[in-house]
Amino acid sequence: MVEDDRLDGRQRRGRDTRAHIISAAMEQFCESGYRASSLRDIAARADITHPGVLYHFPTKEALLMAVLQRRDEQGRETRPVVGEMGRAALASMAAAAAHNETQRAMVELYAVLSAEATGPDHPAHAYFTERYERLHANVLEAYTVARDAGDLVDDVEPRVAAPQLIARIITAHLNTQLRVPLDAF
Amino acid sequence: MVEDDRLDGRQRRGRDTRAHIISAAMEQFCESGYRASSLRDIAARADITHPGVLYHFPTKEALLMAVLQRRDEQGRETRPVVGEMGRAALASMAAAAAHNETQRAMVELYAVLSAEATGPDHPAHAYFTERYERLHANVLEAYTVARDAGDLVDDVEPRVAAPQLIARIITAHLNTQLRVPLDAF
DNA sequence: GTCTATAAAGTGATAGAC
DNA sequence: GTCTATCACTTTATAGAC
Repeated sequence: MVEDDRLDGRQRRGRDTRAHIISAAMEQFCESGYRASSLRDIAARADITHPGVLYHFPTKEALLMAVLQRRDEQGRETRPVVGEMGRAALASMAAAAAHNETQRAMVELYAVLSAEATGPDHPAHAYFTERYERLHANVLEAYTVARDAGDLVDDVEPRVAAPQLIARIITAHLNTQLRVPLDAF
Repeated sequence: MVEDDRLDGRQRRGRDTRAHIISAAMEQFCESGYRASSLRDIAARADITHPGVLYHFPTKEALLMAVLQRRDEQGRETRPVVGEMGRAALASMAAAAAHNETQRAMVELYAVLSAEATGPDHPAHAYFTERYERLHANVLEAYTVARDAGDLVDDVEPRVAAPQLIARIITAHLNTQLRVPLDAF
């Protein structure tokens, strides 16, 4: 639940209701996905009414984007620095993956949302498509540089290895953290 | 799209509207998940109205179950036979995984639904939970029998290897088949 | 900045004609 | 077996009071 830091009963929180709404939305999207989460559900979690939410975020979609954006900001410090090369870039991706392990709620949210965003009409579709393409490009480049520097075992082909690395990290984390593991059978 | 086998314009299909509705629902659930798919969307795909759908399936939930059930029937022949042991059981799981590759739509549906069904109140939650538990138990037993028969490399621990195998198969397929790969970053 | 009240549209489901 | 019409409910979003 969203921790409750209002000073007393009447004057709710002097500052950042906004941050509380984002936390509440994160939890709700996590549990039910984006479409199945109503503004009323989210508002209730943040202890306000739904027009209260819409004062801070013009639309439900804007709220979703704010949630994704917060996650981007939180993850920034552990993300590989642009310009980092080969072996070093691969190493810092491993560090980022380890960091994700401590963020169960966010990983869950991403799992639910990225599956839901499979449809091209979903508000987060572009977000996830771009994100994956960028990630893939980065990993691919890191592998390529690492190979050219002689850091890779001989028969590792960057174009094959990149999606494999991404897939491995995704699985390892999702299936230890989801309440119901993703199931392809 | 659902193939269109009505004889001509007026008398729609002599038989199985039911099967067509299931196909249409499968496509729709695939694209948008369960909750975001309306009976009207599904009905339009099957070229009827939404009360027409509800004549064949009493509720939307019953329709979901019919979709999942069809998938169970289709997959039955490639599923490991009960009583198959160790190495043989592991081998037939590999065969089942290969078969899944030819069923892009179903795999996509499962990916979307199982993520959505993470919440305990989702109609398919129990379905996926039970399914995963049964799958895990089977794989675990197969590994255990294989080890006792001396078929495994020494330090392979069944209790560790089973979820790893499941995870690997899931990832490999999901991320080559989904329009937007699952993303944990 | 948050509320009550409400609008406009969509939802699953039912009743009854044909 | 499929339709039209409709019900009761929920949704996102807006208007206006405080």
